Amino acid sequence: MTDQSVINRDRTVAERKREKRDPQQRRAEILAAAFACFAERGFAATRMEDVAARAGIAKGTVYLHFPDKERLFTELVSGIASPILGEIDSLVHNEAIPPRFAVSMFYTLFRREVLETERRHLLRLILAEGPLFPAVTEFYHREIITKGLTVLRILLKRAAERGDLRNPLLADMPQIVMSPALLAIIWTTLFEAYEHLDTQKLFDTFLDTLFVPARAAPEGATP
Amino acid sequence: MTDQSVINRDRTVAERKREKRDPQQRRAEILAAAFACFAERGFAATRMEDVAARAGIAKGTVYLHFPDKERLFTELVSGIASPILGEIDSLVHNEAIPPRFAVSMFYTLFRREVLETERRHLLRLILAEGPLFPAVTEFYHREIITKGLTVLRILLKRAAERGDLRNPLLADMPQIVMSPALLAIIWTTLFEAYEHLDTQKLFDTFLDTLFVPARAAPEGATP
DNA sequence: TGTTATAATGACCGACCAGTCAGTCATAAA
DNA sequence: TTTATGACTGACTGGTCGGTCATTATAACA
Repeated sequence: MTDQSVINRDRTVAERKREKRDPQQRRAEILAAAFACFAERGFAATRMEDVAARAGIAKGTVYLHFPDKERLFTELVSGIASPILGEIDSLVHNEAIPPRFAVSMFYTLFRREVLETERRHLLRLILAEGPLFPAVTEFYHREIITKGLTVLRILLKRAAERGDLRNPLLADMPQIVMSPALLAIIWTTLFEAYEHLDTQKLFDTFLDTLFVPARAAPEGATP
Repeated sequence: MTDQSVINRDRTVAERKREKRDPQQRRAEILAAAFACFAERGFAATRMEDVAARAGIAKGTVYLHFPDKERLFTELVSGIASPILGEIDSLVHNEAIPPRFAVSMFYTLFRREVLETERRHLLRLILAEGPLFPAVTEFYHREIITKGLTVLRILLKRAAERGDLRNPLLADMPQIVMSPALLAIIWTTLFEAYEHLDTQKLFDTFLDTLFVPARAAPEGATP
């Protein structure tokens, strides 16, 4: 017993890997783990140890990459939404795309990229925890909502000028186009267990409500 | 100053009252305080001591009326919504009321009784904390959502038969009528600080989108 | 192989808080 | 006036969890 390290030497099977990683990769792993935890239980109920365990590392390691729990959360929610944006406003720049089709694509994109993925939990998270994190809310309003509304406003104006809208005043209320998407998020994350919502049908019905019925020749509105 | 109330009268400023109350009244006071706290900070961030302080009593007293924090919360959110329901389905039983007017009243009621009161925070609370309290979510789906949708379905069917709907298929998707209300809740509790939303205009525009334009004589749909 | 730099660990600390309970006192009954 | 009641109080407990840091393992390099 001359060597003092003996105390630590005879570790059991449960030994941890203590693997070193590329910092970027480690960071991404932590974010992925945090995403799963926060989406599952919310901000308050998620423990840093849960996140660490899920990432397969020790709690202290998390703090090598993020200063505190709040920053972990805010960086997570700020980082996820951005990729979607790009696709959205490519819809508006191509003027050849009929407005109705563009809005329809908007819904399709939303279904495929948000509703039908784990991202939907994240969106609900922002709604849920928003008031406790004004910075996050402000970010989302500025980066997502404002940009989305701008795109929709342009599309709706174009549609109104072509006589495609059943109610031309819609161009002044782009929020209305967003509302079924919001409903779909809430419903699928809250009530789906009790009553199924057919989101495809929801969006289709809504589109038929916003736009005048399709026509063989979209040019001549009045015969 | 001859009566015994003197003992209670000239207490020093910092002194607590230790006032006895009718249990029902005390209970109501606690619920009111809890409402304010939960609405302001959410479930997790609210301390039982905050609730007690707001009600002007000691923490222990809260536990004389509610077994634990969770029950305080669930009894609170379950108890508040019920009163509104009555008014809603009185709208559907009077067949003389034109459907459009009934839906319009639905929105007006929603604005006056929810959006423009503190109740709006409660509704957001349910959206936010829902997943952590399945019992509450289930209750709301059963008591509020289902009943609301049933009423709307009847109204929309009636409207479709009269030819009032721009898209008759709406009768099969009453959720669509609810969606702007949901948007209004989220917006006013989350984004209002950054960008004002004119909810009156929102609902008016939406009504004009759902229903065919008003006519001098609502009877004859076809001239 | 020995040395150094640093990523990783997890025991530990202290703040926080839900829930408890022994004691207090306003009130009402005797 | 005395006694009994129970609503009310708030210090306390037990447990939880965010965040720290001395120690240890690993990689890179000499």
